[in-house]
Amino acid sequence: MEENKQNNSIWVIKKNSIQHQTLYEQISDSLEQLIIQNGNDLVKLPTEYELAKQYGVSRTVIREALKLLKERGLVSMHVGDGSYTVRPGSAVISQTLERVIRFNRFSDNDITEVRKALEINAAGKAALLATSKEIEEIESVENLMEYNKNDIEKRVEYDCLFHGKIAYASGNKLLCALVDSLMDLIKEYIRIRLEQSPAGNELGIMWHRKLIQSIKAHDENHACLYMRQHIDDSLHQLDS
Amino acid sequence: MEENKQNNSIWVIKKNSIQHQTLYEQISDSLEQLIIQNGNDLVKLPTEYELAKQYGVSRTVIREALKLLKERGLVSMHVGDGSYTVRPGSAVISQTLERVIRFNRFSDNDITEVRKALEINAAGKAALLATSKEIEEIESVENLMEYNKNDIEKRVEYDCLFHGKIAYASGNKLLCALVDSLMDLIKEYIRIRLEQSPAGNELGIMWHRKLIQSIKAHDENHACLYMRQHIDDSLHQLDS
DNA sequence: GGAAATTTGTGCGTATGTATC
DNA sequence: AGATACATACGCACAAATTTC
Repeated sequence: MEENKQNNSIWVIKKNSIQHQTLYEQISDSLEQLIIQNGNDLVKLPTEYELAKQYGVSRTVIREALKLLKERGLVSMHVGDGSYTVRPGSAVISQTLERVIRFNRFSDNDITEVRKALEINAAGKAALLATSKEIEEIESVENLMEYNKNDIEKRVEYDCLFHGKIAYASGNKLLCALVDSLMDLIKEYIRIRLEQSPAGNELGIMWHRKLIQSIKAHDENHACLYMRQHIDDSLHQLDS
Repeated sequence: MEENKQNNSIWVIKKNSIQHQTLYEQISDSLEQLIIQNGNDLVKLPTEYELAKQYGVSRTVIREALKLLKERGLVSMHVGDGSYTVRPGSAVISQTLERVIRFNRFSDNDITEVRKALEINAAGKAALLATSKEIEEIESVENLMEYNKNDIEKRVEYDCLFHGKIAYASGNKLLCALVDSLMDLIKEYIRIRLEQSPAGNELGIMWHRKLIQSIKAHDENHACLYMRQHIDDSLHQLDS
């Protein structure tokens, strides 16, 4: 029954050597193409048994292929229910970044530098492009942050959301995804900073307000400047 | 023989609901911890059979766990040989970014904007921090690019390498990883741009030379300025 | 250079959890 | 609420490929 297995195998030229691509790799790539082409979110996939029949392979192969796609953030699997397509968001980026950063021991300083480069850009673009609705949202998040300024958990959550909303208002979706990822990564770091120097609480609020003012005034230069100083502050607080 | 399967299952509280964590997820997390703690690269893992025996589960579960780690860029598997630990580099970041970008249809414009923010920062830092050895490398890559300026494949390759070397000279490893990833993503885009407007070839070389001069002179402001104009150029060439 | 040992790849059956009627 | 159907989770056996002697 397995003498046609050779037919399922393909050989690809890769880096000056012939290399075998396994079945589950072929099928996960094939499924990824279909999922991307479909584009829609939360589409129920055929059952593993069904897919196995369609591709002419065992369910094991299908399972391993689906596992890869799950890890790539493209599908979710549920026992007794089935598998569904998922739109990969910034979560998979931040998970990947976190792993690479952990493994290669990148410093908080490096992360903050990158964050600064991206967020200064985001603030400037937000000042130019933010709609009144987006500005409203930024303000309301800021109000929530100030209201919860003594509850460190909530304070940090709204702080990150504030920066995320500004990135969103920049209109650049990649910028937004990256900022979200980095904020996710340095949440812990922000929490520690606030616990160590409570004065940073009021200072952060001041910069946030100035930022909102310059975005409202569509003042790109000041938005960039305040964002730079705001993030520089957090770096210096750690040093001291 | 399987009545102790319940013992292997654990239940974790997650997002206000009890959720089952599957065996392969537990084991992949466990193995990831071990790999990260070990830290060293290219360590040979025990065989799947061995791991199965150690964890008291079937080889299928071990395989699925290893598949996850492989997809995370932490291990590589070889038939007839074994599995080895791998240090996740910028490749996994660019793959992840590519997927998210494709699926969410981010524009070339957005990507270039982010690239600009990061690379301007990198150029400025490189001007401040580049060692003479790093400057030498940047120059030699630039010479290779100019020498191969009529071979589009090589020209693009060395172009990307040039930008990568500058990011490396910035001393910020995260910045370097992200720039590498983005260069990987827009290689195709650079190639198309060069084919459409050959004049961009000489223009690019000019900016590269100015960049090298300002880095040599440790002139942060001009390095930033030239990088900004260099990348702006490539955007405008597409528009026209 | 070939045969044996080793290791990963694939196929299939059973157990378990979930949704539905 | 309970029983049944169904889909995924897990375990075992064999095939294929690579290394080693």
